[in-house]
Amino acid sequence: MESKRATVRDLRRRNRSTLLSTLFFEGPLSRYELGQRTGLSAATVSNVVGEMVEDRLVVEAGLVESDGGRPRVLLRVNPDYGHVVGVDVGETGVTMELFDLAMTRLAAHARPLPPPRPDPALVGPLIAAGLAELLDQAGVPESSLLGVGVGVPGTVEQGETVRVHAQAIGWDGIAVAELLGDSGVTAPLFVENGAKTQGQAEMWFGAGRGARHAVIALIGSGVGATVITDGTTYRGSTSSAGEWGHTSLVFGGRTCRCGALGCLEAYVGAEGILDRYRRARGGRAVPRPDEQAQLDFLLAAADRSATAATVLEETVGYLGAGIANLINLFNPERIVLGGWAGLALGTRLLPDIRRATAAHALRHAYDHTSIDLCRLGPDAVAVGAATLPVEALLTSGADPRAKPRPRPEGALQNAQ
Amino acid sequence: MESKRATVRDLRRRNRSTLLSTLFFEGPLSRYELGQRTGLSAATVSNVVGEMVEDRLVVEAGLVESDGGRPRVLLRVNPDYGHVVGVDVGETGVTMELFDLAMTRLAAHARPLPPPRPDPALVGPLIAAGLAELLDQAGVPESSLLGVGVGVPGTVEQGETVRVHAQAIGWDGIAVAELLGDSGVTAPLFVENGAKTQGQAEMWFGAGRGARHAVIALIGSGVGATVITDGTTYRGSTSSAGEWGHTSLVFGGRTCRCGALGCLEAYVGAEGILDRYRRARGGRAVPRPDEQAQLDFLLAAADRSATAATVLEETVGYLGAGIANLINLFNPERIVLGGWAGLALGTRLLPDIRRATAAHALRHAYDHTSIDLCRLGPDAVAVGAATLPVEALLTSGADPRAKPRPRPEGALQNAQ
DNA sequence: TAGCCTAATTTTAAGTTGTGAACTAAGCCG
DNA sequence: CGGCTTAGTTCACAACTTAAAATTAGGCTA
Repeated sequence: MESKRATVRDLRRRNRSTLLSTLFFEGPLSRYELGQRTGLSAATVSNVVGEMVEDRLVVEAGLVESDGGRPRVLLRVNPDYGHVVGVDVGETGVTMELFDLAMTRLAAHARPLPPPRPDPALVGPLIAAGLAELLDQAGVPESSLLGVGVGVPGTVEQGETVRVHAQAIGWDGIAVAELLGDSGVTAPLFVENGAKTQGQAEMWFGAGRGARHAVIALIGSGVGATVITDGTTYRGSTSSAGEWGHTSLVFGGRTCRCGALGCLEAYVGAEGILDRYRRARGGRAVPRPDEQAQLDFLLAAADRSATAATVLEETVGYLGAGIANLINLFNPERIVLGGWAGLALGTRLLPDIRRATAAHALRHAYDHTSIDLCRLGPDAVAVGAATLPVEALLTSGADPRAKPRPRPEGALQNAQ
Repeated sequence: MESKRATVRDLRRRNRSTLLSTLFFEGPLSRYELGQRTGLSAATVSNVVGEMVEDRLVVEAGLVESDGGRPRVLLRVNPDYGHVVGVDVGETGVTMELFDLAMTRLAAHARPLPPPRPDPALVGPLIAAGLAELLDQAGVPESSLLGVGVGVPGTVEQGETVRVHAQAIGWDGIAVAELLGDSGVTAPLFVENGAKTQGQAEMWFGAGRGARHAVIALIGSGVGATVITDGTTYRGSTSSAGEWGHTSLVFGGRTCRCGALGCLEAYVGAEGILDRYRRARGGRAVPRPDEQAQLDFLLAAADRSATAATVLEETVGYLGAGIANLINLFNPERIVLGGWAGLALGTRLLPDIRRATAAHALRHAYDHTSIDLCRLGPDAVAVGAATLPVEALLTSGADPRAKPRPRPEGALQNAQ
């Protein structure tokens, strides 16, 4: 209700954005096809595309011969129009990747952070240095950077100054922009919760493609989710929506690290699963060095050990109920199961998980939802972070670097 | 992403809609103020408003004197431009109300439906007859009807033909439009789930006013919720979103009428509460004739009976966890507690409910959410249903009766 | 009562934008 | 080379929004 006013200028922006997005996701396409897909007239397509070609945002990419007519000229987003960087600030290290506008990875780079926790004061310089190295590696000038996307653990408060709250690692209201303050990085900075960037990556390039309503469930050591409603990431009023891991599933149950009882995370997060397994083993530690290997051990042991099988079976039950809650509340058309632990569980147990979900979800909604595994690897957080500046480019149809956007030439000719 | 194309015509429609909505929700306003609030130029406001005045959609409503200048002419939506009817099809009867465009109730009307279940074949004629009676009562000609909104129990599938699925009352794919097929009702029909219409009423006129992200929790015999994201009702991919009542809260717990175990509804729905109370009393029935009176009995008994107090205390705990789940997942700025049982519980126990919620919700999100009681009475479903045609009017800026919208005069002048 | 003052509307003249129709370009076929 | 087919461009236009100029409509003053 009550959208904002719209001017004739907004029209152009919007149509430009529509064309550019179509080209990005479905390209290469000819002007003719663009007209068909967007519903715009050939004249407008020609006009707007001409403008974008002039701006070098779009380039021609070969011909498609037709049987007896003028061949179509294919168009695509110019991969070299600019570059983007995605940064994954994790609990144990920082991963960075450089892409061109076709999202081809040109360089990558990873650095550990000294345990036990990422110190905000260290992260800034690490990113700045990594950035320089990436650009150098790929031979891309800094002026070509459209923006840097950063995925961080914890809630990101998108305000005048972007702040990060991450109880788990002790970040409380850290202003990310300031971390980079004097490091000479001039490209626009986009900060977002890492689970949400991973979800966005999965939506753009992975198992979520094409869905308008979806939930990307992320199960790692902890549990989170990205909710996509009507094609866009749902953030809620203070951008902390989607905290699926801390919904109560077992009223009065196990204590979660958030302090509450019976959270989903305490049952299906890797930490929770392994803790339950350990107890089931009478307190004996799982003989593997890290969580990931321990979970693999548990999965492998299920074939021969009743204890392990029971723990897994229970886990599937909890997970099914948790997914059913997502289905009942959000009624998505697709659930994507991701995160390293989610992938490990899903690879072996997806049919069981589906069955458990069906037992808890309402029939109608369940029947219209598919449950799939994620398709991107562990660098999805960085890829998703890199999509942030690209998204800004696509939705505005304009270069995100041009902050105080210059009026179109001529508009100010008398204004001195 | 990838909105649709937009033409110059869309611009006008949208600005017309913006102005009309502003006038509806914040009116009366002068043209000058309209310009300020919408951001539109005075010229456009004058132009568009002039058109709407010509269409009799908007009328002048007095002057506001100014200190020494031309007085402002107040404008408002013309209450007599048309009328709307809201129908509440409940499990035990049909309630109907007639409103003018200022949402002033002009007539009301209620009829019971023979138990145990509303027979679809009876509902159609009942509505048709009630409609005639309402119009007669208020002296409104049928031609003045902008539309009839119908709130029904169960999921409403909004497609080519609108179908209702309501397991609880045995409606499975009933085509509502056909019910009225040959009864001579010509006004456009809008059908929506009753919980969602009630939620919309609360958002427009009740405790939800002004919130962009809210959840209206409805607790009656069963439990449901309306989720408002970014100002509009969230429906999900097949319009069955918001089934809060059937989310698992107590893994493996009580059997719910949906067949699953441990649903929230089985614990905090009136039926579930009373069943738990009955068991706590060693199986003795609650000495009152209907659910509503029984719940009142329980609430009153809490002061002197430990059994009752315990049942209530547990209920508050479950409810708090359930609300916390809403907060963690949707991150709304407001939770509105409604439904007859919700109101009964909330009136006495709201502070306890807030406390229980805080114990389960994540701190950051909880701190940014207020939990309030609903403000509309039991006819909110009908009021909300009546807003459906009004909403259609406001968002399109055009008369919802004009289905195959006539091209503006002249556009076809050569087309014979 | 005539004239002046102020602030709200309306009118006017630009300046944008998308569209349909007419027109041009480019390749194929015979 | 001329006809044919399909893709892309150009152009006159209608529908819009806007800034600026002109017009109203009360209230006040002399």
